[in-house]
Amino acid sequence: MSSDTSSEKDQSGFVKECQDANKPSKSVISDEGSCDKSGFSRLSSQTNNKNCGLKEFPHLAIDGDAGTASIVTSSTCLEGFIAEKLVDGNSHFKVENVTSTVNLDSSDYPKHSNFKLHGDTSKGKDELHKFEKVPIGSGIDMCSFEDPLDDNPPALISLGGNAKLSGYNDRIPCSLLSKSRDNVPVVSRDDDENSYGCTHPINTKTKSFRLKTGIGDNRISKRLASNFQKVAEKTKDHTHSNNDGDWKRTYCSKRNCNKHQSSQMNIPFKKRKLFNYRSVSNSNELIRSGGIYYSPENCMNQDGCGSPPGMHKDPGMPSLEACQHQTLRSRGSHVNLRIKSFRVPELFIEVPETATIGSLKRTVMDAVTAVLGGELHIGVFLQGKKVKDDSKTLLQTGISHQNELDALGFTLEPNSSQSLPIVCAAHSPGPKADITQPVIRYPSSPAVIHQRIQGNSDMLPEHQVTSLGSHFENDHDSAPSPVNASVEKGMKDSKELVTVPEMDEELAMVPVHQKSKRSEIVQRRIRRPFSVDEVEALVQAVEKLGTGRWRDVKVCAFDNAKHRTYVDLKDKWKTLVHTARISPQQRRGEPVPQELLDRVLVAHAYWSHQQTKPQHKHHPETETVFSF
DNA sequence: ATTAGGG
DNA sequence: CCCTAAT
Repeated sequence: MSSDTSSEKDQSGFVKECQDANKPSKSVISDEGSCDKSGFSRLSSQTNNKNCGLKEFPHLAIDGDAGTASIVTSSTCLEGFIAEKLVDGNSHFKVENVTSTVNLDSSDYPKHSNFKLHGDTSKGKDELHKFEKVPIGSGIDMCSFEDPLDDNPPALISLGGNAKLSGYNDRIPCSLLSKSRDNVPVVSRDDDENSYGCTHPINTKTKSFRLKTGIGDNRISKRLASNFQKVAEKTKDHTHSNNDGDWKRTYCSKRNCNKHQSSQMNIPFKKRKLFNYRSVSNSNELIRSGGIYYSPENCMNQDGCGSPPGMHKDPGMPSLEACQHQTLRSRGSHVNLRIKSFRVPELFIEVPETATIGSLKRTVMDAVTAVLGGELHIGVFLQGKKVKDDSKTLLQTGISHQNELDALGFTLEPNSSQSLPIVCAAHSPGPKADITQPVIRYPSSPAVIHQRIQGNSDMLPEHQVTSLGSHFENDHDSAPSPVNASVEKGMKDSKELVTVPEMDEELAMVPVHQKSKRSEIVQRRIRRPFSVDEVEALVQAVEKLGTGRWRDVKVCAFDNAKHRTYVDLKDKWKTLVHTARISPQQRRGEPVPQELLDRVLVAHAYWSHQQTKPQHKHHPETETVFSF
């Protein structure tokens, strides 16, 4: 009923500028001063700034392609995840405690840039949630920005509790591989902070965020790969000088690195050990292997060994083995396990060299959150094999036996195609610490990156890293990964020790196509609470346009906020009306000024009335209500 | 593609 | 926010 009502609305008198949104071109509408009245002009801030810093970084490898630099993090470690798990006879795992240990170890890797994620309380609530709810959340070390040109150890990126990414990148020697043709950060998204419009030079269409699995788009936003990339048998010409030559070099060097990296693998913790990394490539899939480590110290230091209910502490127990022995002795008791950290797979980031540090931060943030986002499942490995039967008790499985315990490992398995499998690095310190934990699934979202790499001939399948679910270009709208929800959820799941139906190491490697099905599943967009400014804009637009013209409202007031669809606006209005009607005590989230809520009610009442009796001419008095 | 509403 | 039905 709104199709031809432009004239009617005109008559209302207060629909001045945006009244004919239906017909006028967008530009006309958006240019209307009234729309900017509430400060919207600033909403359309550009994401791309001119201040660029990347190009100044050493070790930057850029291909002639364009202006995008790619940063590859060979692996990401979620350090500081110190969760103690108490296992009872029923195989129920509980995360007893999660401490926040931010571990930033960059000293060893002077050549690499460091990024640190730290909390920023000033951030929007939603934003904060991304990490505050991440169980692993307290601290995350993203290790290694591997330099493709040399085998330097990776730098560490420490991700602290919440949201904001601050980077001190004196240098970003990481692997900067290629540039995209448009100088657009591949991994970019609307900035949450300014939810309004970051105008992305590319792909402004909202619908584009529905990623298609791998269809030729050269701009791959993110690339995630395991740092344990299989050393492909076929080492084809890595020296090709095609656009992806850099990539190839990177991968090649990476391969070499793997062998040496094991010892320095972003594992700040002394006792940590990484065992053989083995990866198997199954057609398109990249498979990784991670080590498992077990921290004996924790046993001691944290009274984990002795404290658990049902266990009598033995102060004299100096090692894990001791603990385990004890466990053995007290059958039917508890098994104390401590997972010290989870390693996140390699991250591939591509940003234009003209990208600002800020965008780089966001990019890294996106990559990290993307990894952490999505549902996570826990996989349990014993002796390198995955334990699938959830019903078995630890005792039955043999986890209570010391020798078995030594080979016990966990993996974080991203459920959605979007996230990468996070390798849980947990190994037992025992003398037999040579167990390899094959990383399970590889999120095969055959994203663009895939295409690109493939297109570049030489890339080995293993190196066809999957992107973070989708290239960010198309993912702007859903860019910020739903870390909080996802991770939170994942943790819940982890408590239950969800076992994925996969078996042998070999089987554990899920072929891409299989996962691709999953990748098709559209992920729920992250929640992005409306800011007061947005509400203000919405209210004003609705006052002008009415409640039945969401498309116009969108164009008028949120044309630059690509992540806000007219449906979103409609929904928001719905909630606003509801919010305005309930008592302030019942309201949640960022409080909306009462003044705005009042306007919401007035506007809503007004337009409802108009709808009821559209034939009726507007009374001059009603206009006064909206005169501002 | 939009709009309206329920979930 | 998502999903669907109806336009």
